[in-house]
Amino acid sequence: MGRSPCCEKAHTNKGAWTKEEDQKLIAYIKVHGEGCWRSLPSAAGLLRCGKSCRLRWINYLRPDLKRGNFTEEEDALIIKLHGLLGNKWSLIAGRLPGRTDNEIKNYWNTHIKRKLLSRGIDPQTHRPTTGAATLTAPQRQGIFIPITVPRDTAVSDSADDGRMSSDASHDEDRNRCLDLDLSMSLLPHRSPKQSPPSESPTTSTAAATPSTSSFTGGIRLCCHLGFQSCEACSGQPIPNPCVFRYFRPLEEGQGID
DNA sequence: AAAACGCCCAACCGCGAGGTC
DNA sequence: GGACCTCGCGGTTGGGCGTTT
Repeated sequence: MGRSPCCEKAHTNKGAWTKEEDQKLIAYIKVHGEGCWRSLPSAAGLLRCGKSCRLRWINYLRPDLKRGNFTEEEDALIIKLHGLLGNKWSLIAGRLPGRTDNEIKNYWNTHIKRKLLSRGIDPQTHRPTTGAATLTAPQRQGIFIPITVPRDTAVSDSADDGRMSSDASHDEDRNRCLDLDLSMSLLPHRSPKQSPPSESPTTSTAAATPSTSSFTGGIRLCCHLGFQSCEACSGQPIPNPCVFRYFRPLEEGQGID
């Protein structure tokens, strides 16, 4: 059928945004909120396509953006999350409040990739570039990589797209450190029919969906991010609410021997 | 001082998913 | 069920800027 262009290219500006354009976009979104990107440019008096406006807002103008250099903790978190999720920059960004997928993607390509390569680690597979193709028994059965990051820069415990709430009730926890342990293990696979409809195939809060249903066979890979405890992969209900699980069913031919 | 080079990052492009008619 | 539309994502590009020669 042929894809329709996202906008009338002949009548739109391209390239760098001017301050005036930024101000128009900010002013419009302040009044009307985000969304309806298709109609936003004309409504806001901008000669841009909606896509361009959305990108500009998300990557540059949003008030909750952090800006500035990445911290060592963010570095480590990005590497761990990339190991789990691959190039799913939006998912990774969802776990880094104030950072955008574009920013993380750029940072990965310009800094972290090089850093990993210099350490002899393949940035795609997260394995040593020389040899070491086979996993040890502990690696096969569960990889446990604890790292510690300040709570403020760590994963969210709510479903608000990964952004931390600044609830005053959490103030006493402000200085508490998060033990961001990532672990992987193999679990019996529950058939899709039995999955709760709300459970995302990528990430979900385990506390919201305790594993009480039966398993019917097969294997699935479970990864979790959480505070201290490591029971997420035991197949038992998880009492700790600050735990994230990433389920990825093994593809055909990926079974264990 | 200026040309060449390399890096960084904002922005663009194409595609897929999901929704609506 | 399929055509069309909108949105969001990941890959890529190119211009600006700092560093090196």
